[in-house]
Amino acid sequence: MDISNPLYKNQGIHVALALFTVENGRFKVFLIQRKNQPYKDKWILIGGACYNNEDTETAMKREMFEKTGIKDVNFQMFNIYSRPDRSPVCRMLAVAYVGVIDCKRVEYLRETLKTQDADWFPIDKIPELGYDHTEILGDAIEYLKEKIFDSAILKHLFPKYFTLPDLHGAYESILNKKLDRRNFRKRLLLQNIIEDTGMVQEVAGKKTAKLYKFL
Amino acid sequence: MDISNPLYKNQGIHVALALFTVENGRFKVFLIQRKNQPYKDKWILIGGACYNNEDTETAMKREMFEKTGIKDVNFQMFNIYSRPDRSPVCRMLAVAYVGVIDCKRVEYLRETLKTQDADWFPIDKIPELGYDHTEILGDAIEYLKEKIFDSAILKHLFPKYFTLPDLHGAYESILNKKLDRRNFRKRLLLQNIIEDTGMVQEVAGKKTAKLYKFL
DNA sequence: ACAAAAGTGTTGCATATACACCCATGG
DNA sequence: CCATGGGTGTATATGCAACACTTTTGT
Repeated sequence: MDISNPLYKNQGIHVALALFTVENGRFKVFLIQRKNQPYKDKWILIGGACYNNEDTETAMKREMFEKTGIKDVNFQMFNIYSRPDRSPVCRMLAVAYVGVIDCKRVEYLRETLKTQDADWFPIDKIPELGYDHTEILGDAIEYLKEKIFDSAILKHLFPKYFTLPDLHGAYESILNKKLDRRNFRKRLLLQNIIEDTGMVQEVAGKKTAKLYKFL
Repeated sequence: MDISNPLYKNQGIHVALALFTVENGRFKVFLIQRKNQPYKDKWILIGGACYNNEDTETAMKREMFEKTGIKDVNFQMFNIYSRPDRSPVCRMLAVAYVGVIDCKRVEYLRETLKTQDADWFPIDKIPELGYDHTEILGDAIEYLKEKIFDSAILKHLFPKYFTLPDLHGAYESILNKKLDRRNFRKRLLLQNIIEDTGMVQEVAGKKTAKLYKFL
């Protein structure tokens, strides 16, 4: 392996994270706005270089922490992007992850060294993104919809204990369709994704709701 | 992106292919033996650098053609491997694919510039592999077993037309367990993976068998 | 006639879907 | 007493698993 061979020198490994939340019943994605060229002023997904002492998962966690201050996230790799011209800077492969968190926990910085702004965008109001991130975001949404019933990928969207109506609303927002309440509860309980804690939440003006937790 | 930054310079993008076949009822993988350091004399999976004008799928197809002379393969990406120390040469990410072909079509070269030998190994007689390829091969087998009923990943294991007993035997070899003939046929037909062609194969000493094709 | 290979159908079980009424609370 | 929100059960359909006998052919 001759690293100076022009056929394959100057390659870079990046990670990209499609970070989602549900806020007030709206499904949203976290974007940052670039300060410099290329794609100056364009919005893009969280991401960055994978350092030489990190595997891509570690790099993803570091990026996540740098950009949002959050460490405990469930994210899953769903694809790679390797078109030779996908970055104008150099030949760059991106390993793409999807994750879902509670947006209230993000103390995001509106301006950093490389970004001038950061915000949550409703999924139906996404601006044109830089690089190939529009494609990555689309794939991430597909993947999330596919996996939402197969794993605890929403684990960090809510506090430790949550009510079933809250969770139900989140699923409906992400899948963008109505789900039957009874079947929804049965499915998550039977597949051992959530568990009844025996506790209830009392909210003025409403019937008490049972509290559940993820397993 | 400063490509000379020591944090992330000298990165490489590789592809690895776990190429399987079933021959005489035995599930096998194609391995090549390295001629040079590192891992001199060790057996490894097919693989190599992704060039700067290729995406990883193109690189995979090129490697496949260089090493086996075959172009039409169904392969699927199943994971990436990014541990910083996985190659002693330089920081190297591998994008791993799995594929299945008819071994009779491979006109493999026993010696090339970088390899001194190449052969098919029964899955229960795999030598110790170089790099992290033992791990990659294990993951590839898992993935193949998971996906074998969901896609036409075996499409190139047989000629255009094949009998159901042949296909049945291949599934049993790969999954390493018995499958009920009746349920097997129903499943593949109902899921529109294969189709009855109306033709039959006549073999001396046997009852005629229907010929099927992949959809 | 029998041994070897290929063809075929039914039943039960588990999982997913469709669907409607009761209860608690605050106004 | 009614509107809102939360809780619950049953009946049907669909997908998967278990299971045994008949037909053809060559010896």
